[in-house]
Amino acid sequence: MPELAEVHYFFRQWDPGRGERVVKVRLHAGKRIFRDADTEALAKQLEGSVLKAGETRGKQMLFSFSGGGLPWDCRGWLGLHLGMTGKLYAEPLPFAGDAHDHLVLETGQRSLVYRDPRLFGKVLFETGREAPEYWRLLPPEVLSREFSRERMENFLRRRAKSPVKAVLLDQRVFPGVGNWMADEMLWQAGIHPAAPAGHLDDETCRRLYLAVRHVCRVAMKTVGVDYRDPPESWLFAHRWKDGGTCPRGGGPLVRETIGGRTTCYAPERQRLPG
DNA sequence: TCCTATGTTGTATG
DNA sequence: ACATACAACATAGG
Repeated sequence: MPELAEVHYFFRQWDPGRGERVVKVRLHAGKRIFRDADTEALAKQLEGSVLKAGETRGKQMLFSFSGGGLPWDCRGWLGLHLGMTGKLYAEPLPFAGDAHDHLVLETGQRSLVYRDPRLFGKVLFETGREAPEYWRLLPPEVLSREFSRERMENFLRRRAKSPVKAVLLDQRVFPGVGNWMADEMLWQAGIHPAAPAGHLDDETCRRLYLAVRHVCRVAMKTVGVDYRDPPESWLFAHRWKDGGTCPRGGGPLVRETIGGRTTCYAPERQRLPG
């Protein structure tokens, strides 16, 4: 489910826990989401600690804690990825927990919950003075200054033969972009999702770049704030139902598998080059 | 019963 | 080493 803006929305759900002390950590050790985490250390070190801060990068989240079972000069760094079905909640006490609530941080005032039925998400835990190295090495955000047209075009050239849809899903260059956002970007830019990434002309690249930034910006201001849908004029509102029509031009929308993912587009507005 | 699902990753192949 | 394609992961809902 969660892409850039959804991730940010769920991230914010833990805001009420900022500054609160974690009195109890409950987790389902052995579940797939903990495959790269030391759950014993996580539970032992976070108990008694205070949730200090957090941030998101693309689809990734990082929360920091201090005190409790942590070394005096270190912070605990809890990295979360929501996978396909992950969500974060803050629940009032008392909170029993759902079968899929695999990580719950109980503060005196509420439960901070990570829920993930399909277990495609991931939990990481490290201690250190600084944020973990993997975090510092994450690529620049699409909405940052470093995300230049040049950066985007270099990458399109490297993946010249791949369908442009598949390239937009690559988190190393388009962090946060997921299936619906990629379709939205291509539809707004008028590019066929199966077009080889290396064969877009200059003007087309320019439109794509603008659409990539525009979709991220508007999604963050709607979905990212209160989970409100993006504008009705977007493909988003029409893409899920069978027999949908293009909100620009009224032609039919089609769905097919491109780049291994279900892809929705308007053939009338999105022509294959050549 | 069968199909689908807003994601990532390991593996096989060129 | 690099690019590309696809199965696999685990569960729920239509």
